[in-house]
Amino acid sequence: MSRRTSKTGTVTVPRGTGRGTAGANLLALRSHNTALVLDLLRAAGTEGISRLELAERTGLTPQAVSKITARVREQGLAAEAGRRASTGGKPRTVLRLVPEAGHAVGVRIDRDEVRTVVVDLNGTVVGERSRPLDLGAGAEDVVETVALEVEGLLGDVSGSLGHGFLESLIGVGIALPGPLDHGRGVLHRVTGFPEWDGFPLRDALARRLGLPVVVDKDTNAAALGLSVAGEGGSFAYLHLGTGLGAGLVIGGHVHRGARTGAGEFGHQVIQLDGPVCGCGDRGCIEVLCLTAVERGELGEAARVLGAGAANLVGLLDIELVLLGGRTVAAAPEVFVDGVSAMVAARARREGMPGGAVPVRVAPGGERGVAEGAAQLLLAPMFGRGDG
Amino acid sequence: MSRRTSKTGTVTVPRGTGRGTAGANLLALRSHNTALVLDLLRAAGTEGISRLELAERTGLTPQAVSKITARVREQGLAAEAGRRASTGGKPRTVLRLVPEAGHAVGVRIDRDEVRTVVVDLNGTVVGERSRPLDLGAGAEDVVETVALEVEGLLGDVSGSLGHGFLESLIGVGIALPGPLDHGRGVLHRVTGFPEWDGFPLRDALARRLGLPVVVDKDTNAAALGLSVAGEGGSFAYLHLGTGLGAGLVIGGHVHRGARTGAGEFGHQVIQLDGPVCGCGDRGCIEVLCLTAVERGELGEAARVLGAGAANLVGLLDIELVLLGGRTVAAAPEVFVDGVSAMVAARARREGMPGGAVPVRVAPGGERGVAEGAAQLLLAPMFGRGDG
DNA sequence: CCTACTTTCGCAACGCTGTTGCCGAAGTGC
DNA sequence: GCACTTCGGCAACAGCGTTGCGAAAGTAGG
Repeated sequence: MSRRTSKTGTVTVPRGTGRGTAGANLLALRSHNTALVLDLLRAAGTEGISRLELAERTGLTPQAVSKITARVREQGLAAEAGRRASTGGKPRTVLRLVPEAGHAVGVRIDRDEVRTVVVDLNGTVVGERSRPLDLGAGAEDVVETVALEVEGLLGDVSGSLGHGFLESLIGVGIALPGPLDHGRGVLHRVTGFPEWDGFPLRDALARRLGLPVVVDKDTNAAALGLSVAGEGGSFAYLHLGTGLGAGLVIGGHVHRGARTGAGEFGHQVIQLDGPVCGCGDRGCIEVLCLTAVERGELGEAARVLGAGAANLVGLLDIELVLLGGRTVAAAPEVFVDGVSAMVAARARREGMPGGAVPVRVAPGGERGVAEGAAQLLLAPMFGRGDG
Repeated sequence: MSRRTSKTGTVTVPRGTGRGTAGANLLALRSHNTALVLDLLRAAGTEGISRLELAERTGLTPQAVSKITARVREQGLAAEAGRRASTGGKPRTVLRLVPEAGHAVGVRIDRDEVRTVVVDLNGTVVGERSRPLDLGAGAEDVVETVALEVEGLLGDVSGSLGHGFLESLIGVGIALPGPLDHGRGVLHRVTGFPEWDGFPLRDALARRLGLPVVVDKDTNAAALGLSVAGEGGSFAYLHLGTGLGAGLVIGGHVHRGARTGAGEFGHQVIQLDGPVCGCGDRGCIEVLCLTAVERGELGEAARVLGAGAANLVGLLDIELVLLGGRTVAAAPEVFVDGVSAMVAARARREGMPGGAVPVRVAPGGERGVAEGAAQLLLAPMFGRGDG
């Protein structure tokens, strides 16, 4: 019973040298449509979805969907699961993702802690652990600590799941703060720890673990996790914790920009010649917001955050703003109301049809970043990779 | 000699109902690859490009490129044009776009003027005219005026080109300021002229002219024109004239957002509780920048503009900032230097590898918007449409 | 229970895509 | 003049989604 045969998840798209979008061949076509179907299967969750519904949603013919689902079932990624009620004829057969067919590890590296999760294809957490971490201990020590943590968790989960769990492993996703190169998996720097400058984290961990590794900013991972969890097509995730950053999802894809630098929300200047920020500039949202929090003026902090959010909504015309991070979690209503008010005021002034963009607290909480990191590995399989 | 046979340019992609990305069939595959090849042919301009180069750039096999180019040549869209120097074997045959195979009309409607151009597939302007316009004359009068202007220009060009020019016409692109719905071609409102609220400009003009019509914001049209002209993959076009707006190009595609609202740059707040803007908010870039211009403090205007540009660069991690509009044209060095300084300062503080994002004056000048409007019709043919 | 009807879904043939193997065409270099 | 290199078309091919059709599996009515 071969599950997850070779080509699924690793789209073999021909890549042109340098710039210029890539041409598509039949393999790419198949990968694309298969990923689409898998994505809909995942979104359907335990409820499942029928072939004809898949056909309607994708625009493919029912026959094409049948062929695709047959292949996917043969690979063990999906299975039939009951039937719908009849509407006067043969009832539709419900298909469901087989979550155990694939697993990914997600790691969140923070300044003082590392949290590791294992999720299945549905994104359900099947294993979790965490421990303190000292980023200042040096790159090699941290890599070793993280590797041991991952291996420990894999051992635990393997013990409880057994039966080819290790073979179902797709890889490890790492989320951490600070600027980095997502494409090459290299950290630019970690604030306060110059020894990390330019460290090739992805390759170091991949070599040590013998697994594919993907590295991304924590806000991007969180945004990806929220996107997978079903949070619409275009939204911004604003994270307010020790710092202030954003993850942007545009059209179902995480927008990282050419150098993984997108989402630099905290140092958006909204107060020209304002108070000096840690970055050296003046009037950044981060310094205004965080000093207001320190002074206990949460309403003012929310107002400042809301001004930045309104700027962002106007620039990108996104459909939703999600708030997260420890500071928000401490007083969710204050921030949601404050940001909402600013965004709504802008919408009212501009008279956009459809009204103001909704503002909510991001579900998932602190574990969301690690889960999103795991999704970095699952994303290509469901057509959410990069492009 | 049938040029531009049915399916080219009108990609018949199956569309799923509602959300959910669309599945792709063989027709979509062919359209995609054909568009890719046509885009490269266009980019190659009069210099041309060989089949093997096309294969390298697209990642397709040489044989696939041969088939595609054969089809394209049969349709009259491309032709052979000389050969390269030999490198020890048979020299490569150079292919070139046949610009006369397709034409599009571009119209820029401004508060006091309408400017109309006709461009060929290369984007070369083959006809142009303009006349004063009073937006307050009412929607129907303006539609009639624009229609007459288009028909007049088509008559002129048809006289000079003759030979199936009218058959080569693809459609008419309209660029105008103010919020609108690009997808449905409906204006939301035109500042100062309430009678335009909700006017279905696209359908009205399409019915009147009997040609396909596409409507977009002027800044988006300008950005599209710049993108086609070869200005990189991700950039922002900032237009400073009677107002202040932006057009965003991300990954070679104009980013309009869900409601064509993206690029609302002018009402980005960068001075909390600052001076009141016409929009009702306080401290918008537009009011700060334009009042500085009025006071003759161009350096300050450039600094304000630069602060907003730096915010934008940080949020989206774009690769280039282009400046345009009458105010910029009046003192280009001041604005380029001022904005450059702000963007560079931000880049230095963040220590992004690759250095600061370049800032330049957008080429093309005032005619660029109308040319970009024409590109709205050509874009789908070259794979630059929406998605 | 049987028949008629509706609806789902797979089999088989098909058209079309890009791919592969091969060979002629068109140059260079000795 | 010959060997070699490189380009690019012809033909056969595998694989994609599509179409036509029929079996399977229900409901509705007698």
